[in-house]
Amino acid sequence: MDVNPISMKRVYQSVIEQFIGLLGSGQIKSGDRLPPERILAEKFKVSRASIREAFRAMEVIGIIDVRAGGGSYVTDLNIVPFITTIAPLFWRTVSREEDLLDFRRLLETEAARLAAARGNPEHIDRLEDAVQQMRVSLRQANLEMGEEADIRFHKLLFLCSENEILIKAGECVSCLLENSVRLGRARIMKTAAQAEILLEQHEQILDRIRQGDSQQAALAMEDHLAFVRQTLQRKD
Amino acid sequence: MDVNPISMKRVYQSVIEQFIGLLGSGQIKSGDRLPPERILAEKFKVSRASIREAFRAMEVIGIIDVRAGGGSYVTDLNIVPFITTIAPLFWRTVSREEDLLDFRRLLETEAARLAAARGNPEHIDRLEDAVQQMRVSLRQANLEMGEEADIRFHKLLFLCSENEILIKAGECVSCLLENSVRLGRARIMKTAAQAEILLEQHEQILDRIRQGDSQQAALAMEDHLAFVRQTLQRKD
DNA sequence: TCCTATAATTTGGTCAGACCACCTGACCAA
DNA sequence: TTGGTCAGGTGGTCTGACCAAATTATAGGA
Repeated sequence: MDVNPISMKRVYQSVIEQFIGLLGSGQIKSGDRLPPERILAEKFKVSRASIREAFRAMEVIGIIDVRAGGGSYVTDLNIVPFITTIAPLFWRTVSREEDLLDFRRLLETEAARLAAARGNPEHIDRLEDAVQQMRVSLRQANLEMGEEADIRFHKLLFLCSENEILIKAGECVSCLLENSVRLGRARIMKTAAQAEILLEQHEQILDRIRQGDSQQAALAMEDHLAFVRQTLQRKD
Repeated sequence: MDVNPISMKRVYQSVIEQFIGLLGSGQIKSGDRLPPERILAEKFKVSRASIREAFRAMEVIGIIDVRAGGGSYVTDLNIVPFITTIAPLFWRTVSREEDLLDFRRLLETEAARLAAARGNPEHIDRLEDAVQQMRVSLRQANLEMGEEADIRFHKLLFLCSENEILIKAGECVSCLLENSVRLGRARIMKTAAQAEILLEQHEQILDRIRQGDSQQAALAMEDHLAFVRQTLQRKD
Protein backbone atom coordinates (compact mmCIF):
# COMPACT_ATOMS: atom_id res chain seq x y z
CA MET A 1 0.00 0.00 0.00
CA ASP A 2 1.35 3.39 -0.95
CA VAL A 3 -0.06 6.28 0.96
CA ASN A 4 1.17 9.73 1.77
CA PRO A 5 2.09 10.21 5.41
CA ILE A 6 -0.14 12.67 7.17
CA SER A 7 1.91 15.76 7.83
CA MET A 8 1.46 16.68 11.47
CA LYS A 9 2.17 20.30 10.84
CA ARG A 10 2.22 22.37 13.94
CA VAL A 11 0.43 25.68 14.17
CA TYR A 12 3.55 27.79 14.34
CA GLN A 13 4.90 26.17 11.16
CA SER A 14 1.72 26.97 9.29
CA VAL A 15 1.94 30.54 10.47
CA ILE A 16 5.52 30.82 9.22
CA GLU A 17 4.57 29.33 5.88
CA GLN A 18 1.84 31.88 5.44
CA PHE A 19 4.23 34.71 6.23
CA ILE A 20 6.80 33.34 3.79
CA GLY A 21 4.01 33.19 1.24
CA LEU A 22 3.02 36.77 1.92
CA LEU A 23 6.65 37.82 1.54
CA GLY A 24 6.94 35.92 -1.70
CA SER A 25 3.81 37.44 -3.18
CA GLY A 26 4.91 40.90 -2.11
CA GLN A 27 1.90 41.48 0.13
CA ILE A 28 4.37 42.28 2.89
CA LYS A 29 7.89 43.53 2.31
CA SER A 30 11.00 44.65 4.10
CA GLY A 31 10.31 47.59 6.40
CA ASP A 32 6.62 46.88 6.84
CA ARG A 33 5.23 46.86 10.33
CA LEU A 34 3.31 43.72 11.20
CA PRO A 35 0.01 43.89 13.07
CA PRO A 36 0.24 43.38 16.85
CA GLU A 37 0.52 39.80 18.07
CA ARG A 38 -2.95 39.93 19.59
CA ILE A 39 -4.53 41.01 16.32
CA LEU A 40 -2.63 38.37 14.37
CA ALA A 41 -3.78 35.74 16.86
CA GLU A 42 -7.35 36.76 16.14
CA LYS A 43 -6.88 36.79 12.37
CA PHE A 44 -5.12 33.43 12.26
CA LYS A 45 -7.62 32.07 14.77
CA VAL A 46 -4.82 30.75 16.97
CA SER A 47 -3.52 31.68 20.40
CA ARG A 48 -1.03 34.44 20.93
CA ALA A 49 1.47 31.85 22.19
CA SER A 50 1.50 30.17 18.77
CA ILE A 51 2.02 33.48 17.01
CA ARG A 52 4.89 34.15 19.39
CA GLU A 53 6.50 30.78 18.71
CA ALA A 54 6.31 31.52 14.99
CA PHE A 55 7.84 34.93 15.64
CA ARG A 56 10.73 33.40 17.57
CA ALA A 57 11.48 31.12 14.65
CA MET A 58 11.22 33.92 12.11
CA GLU A 59 13.45 36.04 14.28
CA VAL A 60 16.18 33.39 14.21
CA ILE A 61 15.71 32.91 10.49
CA GLY A 62 16.26 36.63 10.17
CA ILE A 63 13.13 37.81 8.39
CA ILE A 64 11.55 39.87 11.17
CA ASP A 65 12.77 42.21 13.85
CA VAL A 66 10.72 42.26 17.06
CA ARG A 67 11.05 45.27 19.35
CA ALA A 68 9.66 45.18 22.86
CA GLY A 69 6.85 47.70 23.06
CA GLY A 70 7.54 48.91 19.54
CA GLY A 71 5.99 46.32 17.26
CA SER A 72 7.42 43.80 14.80
CA TYR A 73 9.00 44.71 11.48
CA VAL A 74 9.79 42.78 8.34
CA THR A 75 13.50 42.82 7.47
CA ASP A 76 15.64 41.68 4.58
CA LEU A 77 16.87 38.13 5.02
CA ASN A 78 19.57 38.72 7.59
CA ILE A 79 21.76 35.77 8.54
CA VAL A 80 23.84 37.64 11.10
CA PRO A 81 21.76 36.81 14.22
CA PHE A 82 21.63 33.20 13.14
CA ILE A 83 25.37 32.93 12.59
CA THR A 84 26.10 34.79 15.81
CA THR A 85 23.96 32.33 17.73
CA ILE A 86 25.57 29.22 16.34
CA ALA A 87 29.10 30.61 16.21
CA PRO A 88 30.11 29.27 19.65
CA LEU A 89 28.83 25.86 18.61
CA PHE A 90 30.62 26.12 15.34
CA TRP A 91 34.02 26.49 16.89
CA ARG A 92 33.45 23.24 18.74
CA THR A 93 32.28 21.33 15.71
CA VAL A 94 34.80 22.79 13.30
CA SER A 95 38.12 22.04 14.83
CA ARG A 96 40.29 23.87 12.37
CA GLU A 97 40.02 27.58 11.83
CA GLU A 98 42.25 26.77 8.89
CA ASP A 99 39.18 25.43 7.08
CA LEU A 100 37.40 28.73 7.37
CA LEU A 101 40.36 30.69 6.07
CA ASP A 102 40.70 28.27 3.15
CA PHE A 103 37.05 28.75 2.42
CA ARG A 104 37.35 32.49 2.53
CA ARG A 105 40.22 32.36 0.08
CA LEU A 106 38.03 30.35 -2.25
CA LEU A 107 35.17 32.84 -2.02
CA GLU A 108 37.21 36.00 -2.28
CA THR A 109 39.36 34.94 -5.21
CA GLU A 110 36.19 33.98 -7.05
CA ALA A 111 34.63 37.30 -6.10
CA ALA A 112 37.67 39.13 -7.48
CA ARG A 113 37.52 37.07 -10.65
CA LEU A 114 33.84 37.82 -11.18
CA ALA A 115 34.24 41.48 -10.28
CA ALA A 116 36.84 41.85 -13.00
CA ALA A 117 34.71 39.95 -15.46
CA ARG A 118 31.56 41.97 -14.77
CA GLY A 119 33.39 45.28 -14.53
CA ASN A 120 30.43 47.32 -13.35
CA PRO A 121 31.78 50.93 -13.30
CA GLU A 122 29.43 52.02 -10.53
CA HIS A 123 30.65 49.25 -8.26
CA ILE A 124 34.28 49.87 -9.14
CA ASP A 125 33.90 53.51 -8.12
CA ARG A 126 32.81 52.42 -4.68
CA LEU A 127 35.82 50.12 -4.45
CA GLU A 128 37.96 53.11 -5.37
CA ASP A 129 36.37 55.06 -2.51
CA ALA A 130 37.35 52.37 -0.04
CA VAL A 131 40.95 52.31 -1.31
CA GLN A 132 41.04 56.09 -1.18
CA GLN A 133 39.97 55.96 2.45
CA MET A 134 42.79 53.53 3.13
CA ARG A 135 45.25 56.01 1.61
CA VAL A 136 43.94 58.83 3.76
CA SER A 137 43.98 56.76 6.92
CA LEU A 138 47.57 55.71 6.20
CA ARG A 139 48.62 59.35 5.91
CA GLN A 140 46.82 60.20 9.12
CA ALA A 141 48.12 57.07 10.83
CA ASN A 142 44.53 56.29 11.73
CA LEU A 143 44.61 52.52 12.02
CA GLU A 144 40.99 52.19 13.01
CA MET A 145 39.82 54.06 9.96
CA GLY A 146 42.04 51.89 7.75
CA GLU A 147 40.61 48.79 9.34
CA GLU A 148 37.10 49.96 8.56
CA ALA A 149 38.01 50.73 4.94
CA ASP A 150 39.64 47.32 4.60
CA ILE A 151 36.50 45.55 5.77
CA ARG A 152 34.40 47.70 3.46
CA PHE A 153 36.62 46.87 0.50
CA HIS A 154 36.16 43.15 0.96
CA LYS A 155 32.43 43.52 1.49
CA LEU A 156 32.11 45.66 -1.65
CA LEU A 157 34.11 43.12 -3.61
CA PHE A 158 31.44 40.51 -2.97
CA LEU A 159 28.82 42.96 -4.19
CA CYS A 160 30.91 43.47 -7.34
CA SER A 161 30.71 39.77 -8.05
CA GLU A 162 26.98 40.28 -8.58
CA ASN A 163 26.38 36.72 -7.51
CA GLU A 164 23.75 36.70 -4.76
CA ILE A 165 24.88 33.40 -3.32
CA LEU A 166 28.49 34.48 -3.20
CA ILE A 167 27.41 37.65 -1.41
CA LYS A 168 25.45 35.72 1.21
CA ALA A 169 28.23 33.19 1.68
CA GLY A 170 30.66 36.04 2.12
CA GLU A 171 28.46 37.50 4.85
CA CYS A 172 28.39 34.16 6.63
CA VAL A 173 32.15 33.75 6.58
CA SER A 174 32.82 37.33 7.65
CA CYS A 175 30.37 36.92 10.49
CA LEU A 176 32.01 33.70 11.60
CA LEU A 177 35.47 35.21 11.40
CA GLU A 178 34.36 38.18 13.47
CA ASN A 179 33.31 35.70 16.10
CA SER A 180 36.73 34.13 15.98
CA VAL A 181 39.14 34.84 18.78
CA ARG A 182 42.20 34.92 16.59
CA LEU A 183 40.83 37.46 14.18
CA GLY A 184 39.95 39.68 17.09
CA ARG A 185 43.58 39.79 18.07
CA ALA A 186 44.56 40.17 14.46
CA ARG A 187 42.98 43.58 14.23
CA ILE A 188 45.33 45.08 16.72
CA MET A 189 48.36 43.70 14.98
CA LYS A 190 48.13 46.09 12.10
CA THR A 191 51.15 48.34 12.22
CA ALA A 192 51.82 51.32 10.00
CA ALA A 193 54.39 49.33 8.04
CA GLN A 194 51.86 46.64 7.32
CA ALA A 195 49.18 49.14 6.47
CA GLU A 196 51.40 50.37 3.65
CA ILE A 197 51.78 46.88 2.23
CA LEU A 198 48.07 46.19 2.57
CA LEU A 199 47.24 49.39 0.77
CA GLU A 200 49.48 48.42 -2.15
CA GLN A 201 47.85 45.02 -2.35
CA HIS A 202 44.37 46.48 -2.42
CA GLU A 203 45.42 48.97 -5.06
CA GLN A 204 46.74 46.16 -7.18
CA ILE A 205 43.54 44.16 -6.84
CA LEU A 206 41.51 47.21 -7.78
CA ASP A 207 43.70 48.01 -10.79
CA ARG A 208 43.34 44.53 -12.18
CA ILE A 209 39.62 44.53 -11.68
CA ARG A 210 39.44 47.86 -13.47
CA GLN A 211 41.42 46.36 -16.34
CA GLY A 212 38.92 43.53 -16.46
CA ASP A 213 41.64 40.94 -16.04
CA SER A 214 39.90 38.13 -14.13
CA GLN A 215 42.88 35.86 -13.92
CA GLN A 216 45.22 38.50 -12.57
CA ALA A 217 42.62 39.92 -10.19
CA ALA A 218 42.15 36.49 -8.68
CA LEU A 219 45.90 36.03 -8.34
CA ALA A 220 46.31 39.42 -6.69
CA MET A 221 43.62 38.51 -4.20
CA GLU A 222 45.31 35.17 -3.57
CA ASP A 223 48.58 36.96 -2.82
CA HIS A 224 46.84 39.39 -0.51
CA LEU A 225 45.12 36.68 1.50
CA ALA A 226 48.31 34.64 1.69
CA PHE A 227 50.06 37.67 3.14
CA VAL A 228 47.29 38.30 5.68
CA ARG A 229 47.29 34.67 6.72
CA GLN A 230 51.05 34.51 7.03
CA THR A 231 51.01 37.61 9.20
CA LEU A 232 48.38 36.10 11.47
CA GLN A 233 50.26 32.87 11.89
CA ARG A 234 53.60 34.53 12.56
CA LYS A 235 52.15 36.36 15.52
CA ASP A 236 50.87 33.23 17.22
CA MET B 1 29.57 61.07 22.77
CA ASP B 2 30.17 57.36 22.48
CA VAL B 3 27.86 55.09 24.42
CA ASN B 4 26.80 51.49 24.08
CA PRO B 5 23.09 50.83 23.56
CA ILE B 6 21.53 48.81 26.36
CA SER B 7 20.95 45.24 25.26
CA MET B 8 17.62 43.95 26.51
CA LYS B 9 18.26 40.22 26.58
CA ARG B 10 15.09 38.19 26.61
CA VAL B 11 14.56 35.04 28.62
CA TYR B 12 14.45 32.71 25.64
CA GLN B 13 17.80 34.02 24.43
CA SER B 14 19.41 33.32 27.78
CA VAL B 15 17.98 29.82 27.71
CA ILE B 16 19.46 29.20 24.25
CA GLU B 17 22.80 30.55 25.35
CA GLN B 18 22.87 28.16 28.27
CA PHE B 19 22.04 25.22 26.01
CA ILE B 20 24.75 26.26 23.54
CA GLY B 21 27.09 26.42 26.49
CA LEU B 22 26.09 22.96 27.67
CA LEU B 23 26.64 21.64 24.16
CA GLY B 24 30.03 23.29 23.97
CA SER B 25 31.18 21.92 27.31
CA GLY B 26 29.95 18.47 26.37
CA GLN B 27 27.48 18.26 29.24
CA ILE B 28 24.85 17.45 26.63
CA LYS B 29 25.58 15.94 23.24
CA SER B 30 23.92 14.71 20.09
CA GLY B 31 21.39 11.98 20.80
CA ASP B 32 20.77 12.98 24.39
CA ARG B 33 17.20 13.31 25.51
CA LEU B 34 16.44 16.62 27.16
CA PRO B 35 14.33 16.82 30.32
CA PRO B 36 10.63 17.56 29.78
CA GLU B 37 9.67 21.18 29.19
CA ARG B 38 7.93 21.37 32.55
CA ILE B 39 11.01 20.19 34.42
CA LEU B 40 13.26 22.58 32.50
CA ALA B 41 10.89 25.43 33.30
CA GLU B 42 11.31 24.61 36.99
CA LYS B 43 15.10 24.31 36.75
CA PHE B 44 15.54 27.53 34.78
CA LYS B 45 12.97 29.22 37.02
CA VAL B 46 11.06 30.49 33.99
CA SER B 47 7.67 29.69 32.52
CA ARG B 48 7.11 26.79 30.19
CA ALA B 49 6.19 29.29 27.46
CA SER B 50 9.68 30.76 27.56
CA ILE B 51 11.26 27.31 27.37
CA ARG B 52 9.05 26.58 24.40
CA GLU B 53 10.06 29.79 22.63
CA ALA B 54 13.70 28.84 23.12
CA PHE B 55 12.92 25.36 21.77
CA ARG B 56 11.29 26.80 18.65
CA ALA B 57 14.40 28.84 17.97
CA MET B 58 16.72 25.89 18.60
CA GLU B 59 14.56 23.76 16.36
CA VAL B 60 15.00 26.20 13.48
CA ILE B 61 18.71 26.48 14.18
CA GLY B 62 18.80 22.71 13.89
CA ILE B 63 20.28 21.65 17.20
CA ILE B 64 17.27 19.89 18.72
CA ASP B 65 14.51 17.63 17.48
CA VAL B 66 11.18 17.95 19.29
CA ARG B 67 8.71 15.05 19.05
CA ALA B 68 5.14 15.48 20.24
CA GLY B 69 4.66 13.23 23.20
CA GLY B 70 8.09 11.70 22.77
CA GLY B 71 10.43 14.25 24.28
CA SER B 72 13.12 16.49 22.84
CA TYR B 73 16.46 15.25 21.57
CA VAL B 74 19.76 16.93 20.85
CA THR B 75 20.88 16.57 17.23
CA ASP B 76 23.98 17.36 15.23
CA LEU B 77 23.88 20.83 13.74
CA ASN B 78 21.43 20.22 10.92
CA ILE B 79 20.86 23.04 8.48
CA VAL B 80 18.27 21.20 6.38
CA PRO B 81 15.13 22.39 8.21
CA PHE B 82 16.46 25.94 8.15
CA ILE B 83 17.24 25.88 4.45
CA THR B 84 13.94 24.20 3.63
CA THR B 85 12.09 26.94 5.46
CA ILE B 86 13.81 29.82 3.73
CA ALA B 87 14.06 28.17 0.31
CA PRO B 88 10.79 29.66 -1.02
CA LEU B 89 11.97 33.09 0.10
CA PHE B 90 15.33 32.52 -1.46
CA TRP B 91 13.95 31.99 -4.91
CA ARG B 92 12.30 35.38 -4.71
CA THR B 93 15.36 37.18 -3.43
CA VAL B 94 17.83 35.41 -5.68
CA SER B 95 16.58 36.08 -9.14
CA ARG B 96 19.01 33.95 -11.00
CA GLU B 97 19.25 30.23 -10.42
CA GLU B 98 22.36 30.70 -12.51
CA ASP B 99 24.08 32.11 -9.43
CA LEU B 100 23.47 28.96 -7.46
CA LEU B 101 24.81 26.74 -10.20
CA ASP B 102 27.90 28.95 -10.48
CA PHE B 103 28.39 28.66 -6.77
CA ARG B 104 28.04 24.92 -6.85
CA ARG B 105 30.65 24.72 -9.57
CA LEU B 106 32.99 26.70 -7.37
CA LEU B 107 32.42 24.42 -4.37
CA GLU B 108 32.58 21.12 -6.19
CA THR B 109 35.68 21.84 -8.21
CA GLU B 110 37.41 22.90 -5.01
CA ALA B 111 36.16 19.74 -3.30
CA ALA B 112 37.56 17.63 -6.14
CA ARG B 113 40.85 19.48 -5.93
CA LEU B 114 41.12 18.95 -2.19
CA ALA B 115 39.97 15.33 -2.40
CA ALA B 116 42.81 14.61 -4.83
CA ALA B 117 45.29 16.46 -2.66
CA ARG B 118 44.27 14.71 0.56
CA GLY B 119 43.86 11.31 -1.09
CA ASN B 120 42.40 9.55 1.95
CA PRO B 121 42.15 5.87 0.80
CA GLU B 122 39.19 5.13 3.06
CA HIS B 123 37.20 7.97 1.54
CA ILE B 124 38.21 7.05 -1.99
CA ASP B 125 36.92 3.52 -1.47
CA ARG B 126 33.51 4.93 -0.65
CA LEU B 127 33.62 7.03 -3.79
CA GLU B 128 34.43 3.85 -5.70
CA ASP B 129 31.35 2.20 -4.15
CA ALA B 130 29.15 4.99 -5.44
CA VAL B 131 30.59 4.74 -8.94
CA GLN B 132 30.20 0.96 -8.83
CA GLN B 133 26.53 1.43 -7.97
CA MET B 134 26.19 3.71 -10.97
CA ARG B 135 27.64 0.99 -13.18
CA VAL B 136 25.20 -1.58 -11.83
CA SER B 137 22.22 0.70 -12.19
CA LEU B 138 23.21 1.45 -15.77
CA ARG B 139 23.28 -2.29 -16.60
CA GLN B 140 19.91 -2.75 -14.93
CA ALA B 141 18.53 0.40 -16.53
CA ASN B 142 17.52 1.48 -13.05
CA LEU B 143 17.53 5.25 -13.39
CA GLU B 144 16.36 5.88 -9.87
CA MET B 145 19.21 3.86 -8.41
CA GLY B 146 21.67 5.71 -10.62
CA GLU B 147 20.26 9.01 -9.49
CA GLU B 148 20.76 8.03 -5.86
CA ALA B 149 24.35 6.93 -6.51
CA ASP B 150 25.03 10.20 -8.31
CA ILE B 151 23.82 12.23 -5.37
CA ARG B 152 25.85 10.07 -3.01
CA PHE B 153 28.99 10.55 -5.09
CA HIS B 154 28.77 14.31 -4.88
CA LYS B 155 28.02 14.22 -1.18
CA LEU B 156 30.97 11.91 -0.54
CA LEU B 157 33.22 14.15 -2.58
CA PHE B 158 32.62 16.96 -0.11
CA LEU B 159 33.52 14.63 2.72
CA CYS B 160 36.73 13.76 0.86
CA SER B 161 37.69 17.41 0.87
CA GLU B 162 37.98 17.14 4.65
CA ASN B 163 37.12 20.80 4.97
CA GLU B 164 34.24 21.17 7.42
CA ILE B 165 33.09 24.46 5.99
CA LEU B 166 33.10 23.15 2.47
CA ILE B 167 31.03 20.18 3.63
CA LYS B 168 28.44 22.41 5.30
CA ALA B 169 28.31 24.78 2.35
CA GLY B 170 27.82 21.79 0.07
CA GLU B 171 24.88 20.66 2.18
CA CYS B 172 23.31 24.10 1.92
CA VAL B 173 23.62 24.26 -1.83
CA SER B 174 22.36 20.71 -2.36
CA CYS B 175 19.42 21.45 -0.12
CA LEU B 176 18.61 24.62 -2.01
CA LEU B 177 18.91 22.89 -5.37
CA GLU B 178 16.59 20.14 -4.22
CA ASN B 179 14.05 22.85 -3.48
CA SER B 180 14.48 24.22 -6.96
CA VAL B 181 11.75 23.61 -9.48
CA ARG B 182 14.08 23.18 -12.38
CA LEU B 183 16.22 20.57 -10.72
CA GLY B 184 13.11 18.65 -9.83
CA ARG B 185 12.30 18.35 -13.49
CA ALA B 186 15.92 17.71 -14.29
CA ARG B 187 15.88 14.39 -12.49
CA ILE B 188 13.43 12.87 -14.87
CA MET B 189 15.41 13.98 -17.86
CA LYS B 190 18.12 11.45 -17.32
CA THR B 191 18.01 9.01 -20.18
CA ALA B 192 20.02 5.82 -20.52
CA ALA B 193 22.27 7.49 -23.09
CA GLN B 194 23.04 10.30 -20.70
CA ALA B 195 23.55 7.91 -17.81
CA GLU B 196 26.39 6.35 -19.78
CA ILE B 197 28.09 9.69 -20.30
CA LEU B 198 27.57 10.64 -16.67
CA LEU B 199 29.10 7.37 -15.53
CA GLU B 200 32.19 7.98 -17.64
CA GLN B 201 32.55 11.46 -16.22
CA HIS B 202 32.33 10.23 -12.66
CA GLU B 203 34.83 7.49 -13.39
CA GLN B 204 37.22 10.06 -14.76
CA ILE B 205 36.87 12.29 -11.72
CA LEU B 206 37.46 9.32 -9.45
CA ASP B 207 40.51 8.18 -11.40
CA ARG B 208 42.15 11.56 -11.17
CA ILE B 209 41.44 11.83 -7.49
CA ARG B 210 42.96 8.40 -7.01
CA GLN B 211 46.03 9.57 -8.89
CA GLY B 212 46.23 12.53 -6.59
CA ASP B 213 46.14 14.96 -9.49
CA SER B 214 44.38 18.01 -8.04
CA GLN B 215 44.48 20.09 -11.16
CA GLN B 216 43.08 17.38 -13.41
CA ALA B 217 40.47 16.32 -10.87
CA ALA B 218 39.18 19.88 -10.71
CA LEU B 219 39.09 20.10 -14.49
CA ALA B 220 37.22 16.81 -14.78
CA MET B 221 34.66 18.08 -12.32
CA GLU B 222 34.37 21.31 -14.23
CA ASP B 223 33.68 19.39 -17.43
CA HIS B 224 31.10 17.25 -15.69
CA LEU B 225 29.20 20.20 -14.26
CA ALA B 226 29.33 22.03 -17.58
CA PHE B 227 27.75 19.00 -19.21
CA VAL B 228 25.03 18.74 -16.57
CA ARG B 229 24.26 22.42 -16.87
CA GLN B 230 24.17 22.34 -20.64
CA THR B 231 21.77 19.42 -20.51
CA LEU B 232 19.48 21.25 -18.14
CA GLN B 233 19.42 24.40 -20.23
CA ARG B 234 18.81 22.57 -23.49
CA LYS B 235 15.63 21.07 -22.13
CA ASP B 236 14.13 24.38 -21.15
C1' DT C 1 5.95 -18.04 30.72
C1' DC C 2 5.26 -14.98 27.00
C1' DC C 3 2.72 -12.06 24.20
C1' DT C 4 -0.89 -8.87 23.33
C1' DA C 5 -4.43 -5.54 24.16
C1' DT C 6 -5.68 -2.01 27.09
C1' DA C 7 -5.19 1.48 30.62
C1' DA C 8 -2.39 4.89 32.95
C1' DT C 9 1.28 8.05 32.62
C1' DT C 10 4.32 11.03 30.44
C1' DT C 11 5.17 14.72 27.36
C1' DG C 12 4.67 18.00 23.77
C1' DG C 13 0.84 21.21 21.43
C1' DT C 14 -2.41 24.66 22.09
C1' DC C 15 -5.24 27.85 24.29
C1' DA C 16 -7.07 31.70 27.36
C1' DG C 17 -6.29 35.26 30.42
C1' DA C 18 -3.54 38.03 33.25
C1' DC C 19 0.14 41.25 34.58
C1' DC C 20 4.47 43.71 33.75
C1' DA C 21 7.89 46.58 31.08
C1' DC C 22 8.82 49.36 27.38
C1' DC C 23 7.75 52.67 23.62
C1' DT C 24 5.13 56.38 21.72
C1' DG C 25 2.67 60.46 21.57
C1' DA C 26 -0.15 63.91 23.78
C1' DC C 27 -0.66 67.09 27.11
C1' DC C 28 0.94 70.12 30.71
C1' DA C 29 3.98 73.05 33.38
C1' DA C 30 8.33 75.50 34.23
C1' DT D 1 11.46 75.50 24.19
C1' DT D 2 12.31 72.11 27.50
C1' DG D 3 11.33 68.62 30.54
C1' DG D 4 7.82 65.86 33.16
C1' DT D 5 3.69 63.14 33.46
C1' DC D 6 0.31 60.14 31.93
C1' DA D 7 -2.41 56.99 29.05
C1' DG D 8 -2.71 53.67 25.44
C1' DG D 9 -0.49 50.35 22.51
C1' DT D 10 2.59 46.48 22.21
C1' DG D 11 5.84 42.96 23.25
C1' DG D 12 7.63 39.86 27.37
C1' DT D 13 6.47 36.71 30.74
C1' DC D 14 3.76 33.84 33.71
C1' DT D 15 -0.02 30.67 35.22
C1' DG D 16 -3.04 27.07 34.67
C1' DA D 17 -5.73 24.31 31.94
C1' DC D 18 -6.94 20.85 28.43
C1' DC D 19 -5.89 18.04 24.26
C1' DA D 20 -3.27 14.60 21.53
C1' DA D 21 0.55 11.74 20.65
C1' DA D 22 3.98 8.63 22.47
C1' DT D 23 5.50 5.80 26.04
C1' DT D 24 5.11 2.78 29.81
C1' DA D 25 2.73 -0.13 32.95
C1' DT D 26 -0.66 -3.51 33.58
C1' DA D 27 -3.86 -7.15 33.26
C1' DG D 28 -5.66 -10.89 30.63
C1' DG D 29 -5.27 -14.66 27.40
C1' DA D 30 -2.56 -18.20 24.71
